[in-house]
Amino acid sequence: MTPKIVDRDEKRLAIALTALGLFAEHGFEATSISAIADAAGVGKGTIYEYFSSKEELTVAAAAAWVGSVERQVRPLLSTSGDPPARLRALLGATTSAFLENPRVITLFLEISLLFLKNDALRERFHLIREVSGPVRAAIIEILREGAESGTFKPEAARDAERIAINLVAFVDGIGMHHVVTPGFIDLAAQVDFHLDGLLAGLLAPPQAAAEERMIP
Amino acid sequence: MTPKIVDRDEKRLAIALTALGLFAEHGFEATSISAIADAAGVGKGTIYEYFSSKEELTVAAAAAWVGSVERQVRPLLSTSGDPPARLRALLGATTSAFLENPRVITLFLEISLLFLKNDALRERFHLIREVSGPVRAAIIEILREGAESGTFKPEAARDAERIAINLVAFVDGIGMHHVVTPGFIDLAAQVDFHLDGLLAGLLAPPQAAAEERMIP
Amino acid sequence: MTPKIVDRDEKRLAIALTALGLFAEHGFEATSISAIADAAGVGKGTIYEYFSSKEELTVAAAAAWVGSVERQVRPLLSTSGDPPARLRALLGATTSAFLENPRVITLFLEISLLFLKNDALRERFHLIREVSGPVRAAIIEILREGAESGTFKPEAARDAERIAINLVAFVDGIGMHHVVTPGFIDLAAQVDFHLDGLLAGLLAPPQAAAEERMIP
Amino acid sequence: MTPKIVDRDEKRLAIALTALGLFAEHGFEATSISAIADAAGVGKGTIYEYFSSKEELTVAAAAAWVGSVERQVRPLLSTSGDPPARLRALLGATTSAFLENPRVITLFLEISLLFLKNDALRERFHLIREVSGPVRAAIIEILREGAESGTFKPEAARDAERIAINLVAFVDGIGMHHVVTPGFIDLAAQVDFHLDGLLAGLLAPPQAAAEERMIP
DNA sequence: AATGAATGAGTTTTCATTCAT
DNA sequence: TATGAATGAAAACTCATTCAT
Repeated sequence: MTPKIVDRDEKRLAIALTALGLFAEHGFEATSISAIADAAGVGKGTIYEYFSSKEELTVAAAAAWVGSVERQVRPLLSTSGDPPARLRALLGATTSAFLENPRVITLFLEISLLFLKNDALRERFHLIREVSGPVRAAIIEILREGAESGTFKPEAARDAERIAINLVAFVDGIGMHHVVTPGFIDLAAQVDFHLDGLLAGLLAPPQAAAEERMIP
Repeated sequence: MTPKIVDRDEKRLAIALTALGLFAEHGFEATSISAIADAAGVGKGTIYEYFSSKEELTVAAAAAWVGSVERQVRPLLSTSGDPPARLRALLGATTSAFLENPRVITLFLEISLLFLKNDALRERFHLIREVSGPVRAAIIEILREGAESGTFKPEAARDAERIAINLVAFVDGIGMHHVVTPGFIDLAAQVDFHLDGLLAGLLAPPQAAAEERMIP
Repeated sequence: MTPKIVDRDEKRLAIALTALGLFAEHGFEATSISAIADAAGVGKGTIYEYFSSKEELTVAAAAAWVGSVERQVRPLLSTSGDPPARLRALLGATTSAFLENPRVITLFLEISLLFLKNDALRERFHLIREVSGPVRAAIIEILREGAESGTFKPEAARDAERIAINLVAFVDGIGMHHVVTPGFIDLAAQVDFHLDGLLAGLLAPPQAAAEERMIP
Repeated sequence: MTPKIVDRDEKRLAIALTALGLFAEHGFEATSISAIADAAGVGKGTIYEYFSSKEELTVAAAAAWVGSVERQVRPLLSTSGDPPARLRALLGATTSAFLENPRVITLFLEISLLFLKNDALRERFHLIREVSGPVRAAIIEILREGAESGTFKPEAARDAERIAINLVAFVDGIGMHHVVTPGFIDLAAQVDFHLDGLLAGLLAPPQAAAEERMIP
């Protein structure tokens, strides 16, 4: 009367994660359902019990990826310290993620391409925006707090969104170049250098001004 | 006396370029040898007279792409005007290339992924470096000339290479995000904004004026 | 004391009838056990509690069909009126069955083919004979009564069986053509026309009248 | 410069005919492309060089069947003798075709079902009409000539079309019943019996009338 | 040198059937 | 008894590659 009890959601996620790993390693088109089934330790038909098509599975894998990125990023968002340090910590974490696992970039590219080439997918899912979203939000928050506390110029708050978009784009771009031209780019150094320039432009001029306001 | 050889190379290139177009439009895996042969107006078997495999053809197509990018970029390198204007012109051209033909990014991603996933290819070919090389070189040249002429701070020359690497990375990154999240990013505005910040840090302070003010 | 058995048979029949409906709608090969289970409101595994295989279920469905046809035909067999009118009523009913629900023919063809192609099935089941049997029997009865009452020639009784076989064959044939060439055949008119010819040959010459005229 | 020379049309037809045989034997759905390829002595892929899909192949096979039926029927259309004899010859030939190769009916049913269930096919092809067409046309011609020569009543010409439609339907119907209920129906006898009745109704009354007209 | 006919390995997907619960 | 999760065989179809001409 009670059939085999299985946590379908859990299994679905497990298969999606298995698929995600293979996708990252070999690419979407190069990863067959057979290979996924083997890697997941289930029969080919079982995949179709949980996903109606390879595309469906792909979407689920991408979603799982977004989720895992979010989970990784979340602790970084509430770093303590002064705003510049928090900014460095945030980007430093992203950078070391790239350094430790270059597949992240491959996967990002794969998924981007997949969504680029498939209009239907793109509408279902604003993937890239979702992945970058939390990081961008954290950057914006840091900028605003920095401006409020007087560490950053007021422009840091005003332009927070544009700065954040560009910063995330830069990190992805340099990460991509790093992965694609192995050995050519000193990723950490380049990111640091970029941040130096950015912070130089953002930091409020020597406290003189602040003190002056305080003195009278 | 060896007209056949010229013929062969020409035809090889023609086929590679045809393939490149189809790759850009449909992606690598989605482009069949049949389709390439049809588009190139030759027989399927003929492809194999010129390329030993699809991979060989793919490499040739990628090489052709690098060549065509170089050819497109070259006229931009010798822009005239003051250094900041030349920098804006150079990046502006790249930006509008992205805006006018988003497939450039797709192709870039496709080829990057291809090389990322295939170690043998990566060693044969330092693709990204080659593609970005000319732009990077031009940026470096502008920075050095700007420093020399006093428009830019001396650091512009000293850090020219790092600045160039980061700038190219940023442009590719923001271009990628732009293509992948259609409608979300105002590409030209973001690039402009980035340049504003960069130039603010690079421009030499109006020393004359400052000194003058100090003297009295 | 054996209520379970009644229950089982009832459920078996219910599943078979559900299957029959799907078979009629989509064909045998296009109807999956899953679909049948869903439509019947039972689990997939339950089907196999009642039928050892899809073939077994198919046979049961065909049997159910025979039964339902018999049930539909039975009231028509005892029509009242003079024999020609009863004949017209009987065929008219069959004809309108075709007209109202062309799937009847599809189902008939499907089942016929199934049995044609499967020798084992054919031996187990003399399907067509069973389905057509009641109609044929009714026709024979009408013919015999008509001959007895003098409405029909004596040959009507003598040839009753052959006439009935041919008549049923004709109706099925014209029905099949009607369904298969939509819009080409005016089914009712053609059946009427056929009956006109048949009755013309069967009706006894107005002997009474003739004799009466002769007597005086 | 000249590739392998093959008569594509010939090979296409050969494959279609091979397929037709398998379809007749096992049914459409039960016949796989693999089986067809094996039976045709070619590789699986080769089938797709000649037909873009199984459906395409099916249509071609059906067309081939129509063609072969027409070729078989054509010599029968110009039989000599008096109209009743010609009618008997025509139906006799069809009947023996059923008797000699019951698969004809199976094939007819298969193809009918296929077209019945597939709206797209039905529109592409008025199959049944085309198959029956020549026979129907021949019947009509015989009826008209018979009426003209005075062998048949004038009604034979007037109702020629309706008679032909019904006659073909009857033959298909009795053939179907014959095949589906093996051993139950004496096909030839039933067809003869039907023709007896039909001719009894069609034949012009004793030449008296015709002679009378001639005498004056 | 050029071609396209031929092919089979491999892809995604379906589904009757089994079986642990 | 009832269930649905699991499965692998088999289906239609694709395509890089080979090879006879």
